[in-house]
Order: sequence, then C-alpha cells, then structure tokens
Amino acid sequence: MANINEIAKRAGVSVSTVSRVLNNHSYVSEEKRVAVQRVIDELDYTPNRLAVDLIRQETRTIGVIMPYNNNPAFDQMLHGVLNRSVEQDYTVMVLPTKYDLSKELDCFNRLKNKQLDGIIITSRSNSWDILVPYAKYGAIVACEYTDHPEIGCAYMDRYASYLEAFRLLRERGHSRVAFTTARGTESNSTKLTIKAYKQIFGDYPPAYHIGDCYRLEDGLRAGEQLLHAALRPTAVYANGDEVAAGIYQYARGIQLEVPEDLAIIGQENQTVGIGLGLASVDHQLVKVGEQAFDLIIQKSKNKIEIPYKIHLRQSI
Amino acid sequence: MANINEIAKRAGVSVSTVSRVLNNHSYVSEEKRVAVQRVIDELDYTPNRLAVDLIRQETRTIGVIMPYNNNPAFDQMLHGVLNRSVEQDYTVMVLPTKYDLSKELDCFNRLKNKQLDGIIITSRSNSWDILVPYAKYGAIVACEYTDHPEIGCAYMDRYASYLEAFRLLRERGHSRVAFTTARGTESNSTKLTIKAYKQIFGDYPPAYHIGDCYRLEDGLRAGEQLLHAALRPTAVYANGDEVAAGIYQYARGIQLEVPEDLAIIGQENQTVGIGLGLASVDHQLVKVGEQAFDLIIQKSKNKIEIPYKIHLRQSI
DNA sequence: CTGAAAGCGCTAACAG
DNA sequence: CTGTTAGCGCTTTCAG
Repeated sequence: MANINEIAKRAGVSVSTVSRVLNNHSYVSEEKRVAVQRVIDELDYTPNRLAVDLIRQETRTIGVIMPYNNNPAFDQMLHGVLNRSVEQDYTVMVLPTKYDLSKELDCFNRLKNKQLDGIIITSRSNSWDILVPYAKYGAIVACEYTDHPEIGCAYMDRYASYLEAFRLLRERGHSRVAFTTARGTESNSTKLTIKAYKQIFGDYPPAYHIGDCYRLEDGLRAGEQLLHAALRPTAVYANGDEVAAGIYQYARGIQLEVPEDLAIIGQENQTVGIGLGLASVDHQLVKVGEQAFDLIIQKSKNKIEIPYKIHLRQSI
Repeated sequence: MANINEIAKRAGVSVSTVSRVLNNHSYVSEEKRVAVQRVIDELDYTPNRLAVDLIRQETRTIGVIMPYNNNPAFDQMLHGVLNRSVEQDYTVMVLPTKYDLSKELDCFNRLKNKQLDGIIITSRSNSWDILVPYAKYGAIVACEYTDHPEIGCAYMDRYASYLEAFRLLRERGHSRVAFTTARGTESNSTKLTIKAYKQIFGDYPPAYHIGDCYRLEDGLRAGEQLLHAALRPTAVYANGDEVAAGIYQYARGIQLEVPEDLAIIGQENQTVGIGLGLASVDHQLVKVGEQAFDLIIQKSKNKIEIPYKIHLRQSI
C-alpha cells in the first residue's frame, strides 16, 4: 500500500505537510489541505499504525492477564475492562497464561518491548518481586490488594466477605460447612478462605475442602466428593455460582433438598446462580475491571476498594 | 531502554550481528554470540516489538469483532479463538463494535494499517460489499456462511437447526409457539428464525416474536410480554439459554409449570441452561471459534460447517 | 562469518 | 505556513 512519501510526492508537498493534515496539526493552507486529502482519498491511504506507535512511543493498547479463558470470574473482569476501553478508545489484548510462570512473564515483556501501555492482572502466579520491576515500563494494575507503591489496584476485601458468608451460615445453625476453592493453597483467595473458615468455625477439616473448582463440572465433582461422606456437610460455600450450580445439581440428583438438606451459597452473582435462586457473595467483578481500567489510563497507583454485596436467595 | 545499536556498540559488533543472535540466523562465531548475549543480559535488553513487526510486515495478532461484550454467545466464540491462539502463540485483540457501522469499519482498518494479520467476525453490521474489499489487506473469516470466495467461514446451519427445533415442538403437540431473537429483522439469524417458523407453523404471528433478547433480564421481559397474553403460548424457543432462563424464571414466578404449562427450548448449551435442565440447540460456538482461528492462520478461504446438536432436557 | 547501508512508515524539531 | 532532516528500532540484502 501507498505510504506517506507517495502521498507527499503526488500531492506535490512534503511529508510533514501530509503528516500535518493527517493529524490536523498547526495550520495548513486550505489548498494544500485539499490537495493532500484528494490524493489520500484517491489512493485510499491509511497511515501504518505500527509506524505511528513506534515513533509516538505509545500504543493505546492495554493487556489483560487472564489465566484461563473459560473461567467466568475472569470473564466478568474482562467485561468491565472492555466496557471502559471502548468508551476511551483504547484497545485490549487478551493474555492467557494458564498460570504458567514463564508465559506470564512473556506477557509482561510486552510492556518492556513497548507493545502495551499497561497491564491489568486479574490473577497471577509470579511473585510480586518478579513482577514489580516491570512497572518501570508501563502501568500495572492488579485486581487484588497489594501494598507495593508502584502497583495500582482495584480490589475487594475478600477476607471480610468470606467471614461474613461463613458467619451467616453459622448463624443459621450450620456447623458442618464445606467449601470449594480454585487452585491449591498457593492462591491468595484460597488462603483467605481457609483463614476465614478457621476464624469462624475454629478448625479446618480438610475433607470439607475441595480445590481446583472453576466451573459447573467441578461443582458436580465436589458434590460427589462431599455429599456421600458419613458426616455430610449441611452447608457449602462455593467459590463461584457455576460451581455452586454443579453442587446443587448433584444434590438434587441424589434427592437432597436445598436448602433443607443442604444450604448453598455461591459467589460472583453469575447468571446460573440467579436462575437457580442461589445465594451469592458478589465481589462485583465487572466494576473491579472497570475501575482497574480507569486506574491504568490515569497512570494511577491508587488502591481502590470495591465493596462486595451478598445476595440472599432461596438456597440458604 | 537500550536499543540494538547500543548493544552492538557495547559488544563491539555490528547491529546485524546482534540481530542474528537475536533471531539465531545463519552462523555467528561463538565468541561474538557470547559477547552479544552478555551485553543483552547485562542491559536486560528486549527488542522493540513494534519495530520488529513494522519491518517484518506481520504482527501475529488477530482481531475478533464482538458487537457486545456482555453477550454469552460472542463470549463462547471468543473462547474458541483464544483456545487456539494460545497454542499457536498468536495474540488476540478484542474489538467491540456495538454494531455501529463506522466503529466496525475502524476495526477493519486495523487490517489495512497493518496492525492486525487477520479478523474474525462473530457478527457484523456492515454489508459484505463494504467488508469484502478489506480481504486484500489480511485474512477475514466469518462465523456465518457467506459465498464470497475471499472470505473463509466457520459456520453452522442455523436454518436447519431452527427447523428441527420447531418441528420438535410441533411433534410434541404445540401449535402456539413463541420465539425470541436478537436484533430486529436486519439480523441474519432473525431472518432465518422467522423463515423456519413460517415453514413449520405456516404463518408468523408478530405477537409471539420478542426481539432484542440477549441475556437473562431480556428473558424476564419476554416472559412478561408473552405469558399474560389471552392466548398464551404453550412453548417458546429462546435464542440463548440465558434468555430461556429468564423466561423460565418468569414462568415459575407466575405459577406456571415447565414443561406442563410451558415448554422451553434454549440455545447454545450455556451453563444456566444446564443448571436449570433446559433443552438447548447447541451450535457449538466454541468449536466455531476454534475453527475460525484455524482458517485464519492457514489463510484459508474454505467454508467449514460445524454441526449443531440438540440437547433434550426436562424443559420440553 | 561479518558489517555497511538501505529501508519499514511515520513524527517533530528546526530553519526558513 | 512549509520543507528538510534526523530519528523511532529493527531486519536484510549485498559485498567482502
């Protein structure tokens, strides 16, 4: 395709004049303007974005680290980011990592190699010590709390929310309470869930904890593992409504009534939970994503807490 | 940050040698290799991606046109694309358009301005006449059938699937059948739905057609509009399981039994439908996305049909 | 095996 | 108001 030199030559002007009309910079005489525009239209010319970004040292593109692309929680945050990016005319790159350390670093390298102006971390697996140095190459915002001054965050008080949910279950008379979490104990939210559980129920019975839960099928598996135990739990806290739905389905399949035989509370107010009438701890992940985006483009390192909500529904 | 010249100077070699070790091209003497690598490590150097892409005339990045970012069907296709892109080490840009004509064109311009190697269209609003010319700038693959030889497609036979679903309802004795669709009549799938409806039921009663349905809330609205009619429909085909879930919820709210009082069949086998036991016409959108991605990187203009499945569940 | 030099396509400081 | 020119940072002929 034609380039800016070609346009300049054909219009009988210099490239800087063409550049000026392209970006309507300063003043260009009306006749040259028109001449340039005519050639641009004739040749159906579009400036090369890579060249522009290269020289401007800015891409107006931000990346979103998403360990998995089939996890509804990450999707919710991504949607929040997209909501804002479209308003602000920014582009977003989706960066799947599978929680792989080196794949994750490759993503951060896109900050260093100038391909991205900023990165939003929905979840990570490298330690902050490794990641923080990348902040000198571009804005980094996390969707979890961290006190590193170089990192902005849009976070929720997960610990408080878990405490409140467990307290709720205890108040309703439950003492045998099971729960599900995502990754094993290396995950921050898993740690906080266990900590809150101990805080409310005193001890931590490993048999009541099912890890690696993300989607409905994982909930079915959790149901199978939990609901045939000698001392069957009377309530379960699921780390997502899809997981909760799987548990619900399994429970109904073996003739258990919800909430009479099993109380269920899920997380993130996902559609399936609304459909099934499942109570849910809603961390407002869409808002988290929106806030994260706002921080990125303001190059702000503020720490913004997004309040959580609890939706009480029939399942409890 | 340091650039390739800096590395060359410090390593006492030319930039071409640095480039060679960077891309391990041809042979470089071991001593120079080591010298260059040492400087690279010392300076923590990373090549600028924009400069590389600019000169290589390739970005290994593809865009996915997604009219809305809160629509589960588009999400399913995006997930398919991401599944493959991560395997093939491609990057994906999400391009929200809101079905706005000029915003959509802006996205196609990213092909022309060399920012993208290809574009996958999950849904579009410009006519093919406008869009096809962009195929000369990069690969375009659609997730719907088109016979334009320049456009590859990963499509499903929507018409056949609608026919089968409506036939199923008729066979089960339903004659008052309502249905929901997405956008108004300008959308291809809406047209096909109406056509199939007429084919099976003879005429097309506008009162039984609710448009602009995407999510659960739209289903609630559809339920409200449909289920208080004098001649209440006995069955409804919903263009998505989230919409179906909304209708289900509304129906249960006014004491209707499913399927006794109202049979419901949804679409795309989404989690909420699985949770509620809703029958579903599954166009396998994740596979569609995967196939679309494969076509893009093979630069293939083939037309690949993805078969649909019908999941029979209690709601029918 | 290695380096010089010519770009890729664009912006912006500077001089006029 | 306009043109010249020096880059942005990299790859790749083409000689040697």
